Amino acid sequence: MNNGNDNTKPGAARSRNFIEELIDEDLRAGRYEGRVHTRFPPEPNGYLHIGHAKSICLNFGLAAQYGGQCNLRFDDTNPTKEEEEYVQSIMQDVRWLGFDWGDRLFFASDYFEQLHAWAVQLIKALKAYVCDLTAEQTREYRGTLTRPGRESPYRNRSVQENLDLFDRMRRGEFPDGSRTLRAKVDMAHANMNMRDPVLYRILHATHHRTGDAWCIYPMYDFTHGQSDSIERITHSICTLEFEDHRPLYDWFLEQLDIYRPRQIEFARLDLTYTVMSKRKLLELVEGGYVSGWDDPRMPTLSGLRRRGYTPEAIRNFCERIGVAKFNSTVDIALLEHCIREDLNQHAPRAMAVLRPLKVVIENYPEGQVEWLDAVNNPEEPAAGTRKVPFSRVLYLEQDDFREEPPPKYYRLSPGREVRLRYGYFITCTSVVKSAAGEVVELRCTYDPATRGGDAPDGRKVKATLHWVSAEHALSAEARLYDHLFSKPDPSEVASPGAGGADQSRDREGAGGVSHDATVDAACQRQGPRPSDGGEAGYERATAPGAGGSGPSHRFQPVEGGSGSSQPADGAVSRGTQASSSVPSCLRASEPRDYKSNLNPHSLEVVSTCFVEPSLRGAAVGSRYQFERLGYFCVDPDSSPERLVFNRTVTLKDAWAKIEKKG
RNA sequence: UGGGCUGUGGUGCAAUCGGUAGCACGUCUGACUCUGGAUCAGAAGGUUCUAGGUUCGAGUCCUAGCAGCCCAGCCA
Repeated sequence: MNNGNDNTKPGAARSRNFIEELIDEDLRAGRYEGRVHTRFPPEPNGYLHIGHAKSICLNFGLAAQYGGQCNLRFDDTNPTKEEEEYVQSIMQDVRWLGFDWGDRLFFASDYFEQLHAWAVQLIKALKAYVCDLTAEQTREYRGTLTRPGRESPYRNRSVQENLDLFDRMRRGEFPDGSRTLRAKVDMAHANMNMRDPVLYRILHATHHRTGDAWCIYPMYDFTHGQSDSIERITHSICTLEFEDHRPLYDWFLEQLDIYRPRQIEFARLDLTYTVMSKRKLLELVEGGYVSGWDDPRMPTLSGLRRRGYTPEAIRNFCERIGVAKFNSTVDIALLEHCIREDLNQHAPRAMAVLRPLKVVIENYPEGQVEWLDAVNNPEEPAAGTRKVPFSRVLYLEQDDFREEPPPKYYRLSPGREVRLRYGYFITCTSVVKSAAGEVVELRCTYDPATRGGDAPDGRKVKATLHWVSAEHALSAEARLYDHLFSKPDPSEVASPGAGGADQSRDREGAGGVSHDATVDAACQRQGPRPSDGGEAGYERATAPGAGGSGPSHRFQPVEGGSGSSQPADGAVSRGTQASSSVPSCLRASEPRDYKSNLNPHSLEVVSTCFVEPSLRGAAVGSRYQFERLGYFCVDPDSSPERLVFNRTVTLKDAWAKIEKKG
């Protein structure tokens, strides 16, 4: 099910998306011997993100749905950008998402010899030639979108000469960039891809799998289609930008007279409040705006995993967003809805106080401790109960007390009675303030008759608060995340005149010959072009292993604390304010770009939290609902002595809405 | 003034391939509640890009426009 229609009607067949309709059509027509065989073809040049998850779910999902198979194939044709680390991370992420490629793990590099033979075949058929034009000349000869190109002066070399030259290219006789092997198609073709595209380039680079066996490497266009053909893929599902390449792939397959899969293009995923382009993600990592590829604010699968997202939630999300050919942007609220839905069902509850306010129950016996029963998961009775300690001194959430309660605020305030979850009814009798006049401690009384949370006399309270026993609580750190960007569309830069660098990048192309906008030129110095990459392709990270630990980024967390009441005992620690060094690519040019929309409040570190003692020893990666606060996941930065929690997502907060409206 | 693709409530998708626009998220009400969570009930919100045309009937077909996205890497 991947769209809302009929989703909730049991028994009703859900409508099929356009890809399924095309497949059904093929099946009905008896094509491909009734097989459905797909593949997920990433380039190992970076980490997978949720946009890839859409493609993975689609390809593996379709295969499963039609009783077919799905391969995992790495399109590793560019040794200068690819690394083994990425291969490993990609396999881990696909597995984590819940998919199994069985024994069908392939690499385009395994086909290099075959691809080379096919190149030779084309040369012999006078369909390919060795070209001595430089990169710049090649670009000039190619023409423009509205003007045909000119034929290369090397276009009509003899088969013999081409064979000889191509062979010497392979032997390493020529330096990088000195020659290419190009297809002989049509320099006047309206489709730029058909204007004698490059098939092979000289690259004296070590490949992560083939080592130094080759110094010429096939281009993606000369590799992808044939790889699908070799693997007998029936349906090559890819993203929209490859529609223009389909005629070329078909041309190759036809010239070579080999098996031809059917390519179907769909729109890639875009999400509000984040960026999906690998170039930008890489920039955030390298610029220190985030702690690494797995920073919990990143839309990467490793980031989402660390944040506490479950594979189930992500898969469900991918089903709900549907598949179409229209470039659209999904509201990140849907992703958040999916993870809440999953975690509400499965995450055990616990009590934790993020910003502690000390409370003394004056009529509660000194030294007494009661272990009260608490429900582990109201959505899952089988999860049972646990004991939580209650004592004279507790911590409450600072937000749960207001000396002067506004209308509709029905938590604790002087003279008011509320319930402590699974505990007692308490009434606030007085307030202790610091010299500065801030509330530092509350004095309350409890009603012994309300043990467990029920009043025998039927008395009602408006609020139930979470709490923690001061003596028994474990101290912990919480990292509270918000959207990475403060605007739904991060590329929307309100920079007048010159226009945002980001915009200029997005707009260029139609008529602009200057492909390198100043800012991008500055930003891409280390290599990457300002492109968003292919269906799986993204510029690689120069520093594999950049995935850091902890929020030690230049893009600073906002200070902790609500700014209202002062924590008792200095309870709330402030996020460390590190020096904010400006990334080089920003220094190089003034124009603002998407990075100026980074949300300064995307991370708030609260280092003196208290959690109930049952959480002692919680495993890294385990998820909990901290009652009334949200879902949290134990971060790898945790140590046996001190837990660190990432807030995956907050609970829906009706009060926050009321308060916001004023 | 090259080529390819796409336009349905705020957002993402549907509409049995001509039969009178539906689902989800979001938003707003109300009920219930030992999480202001969850759950339940309900509401608002669409000239289906525009203009013509065919038809008893058009989101679906035809014509002409308009708008958006992609393509000029020896990236994928």
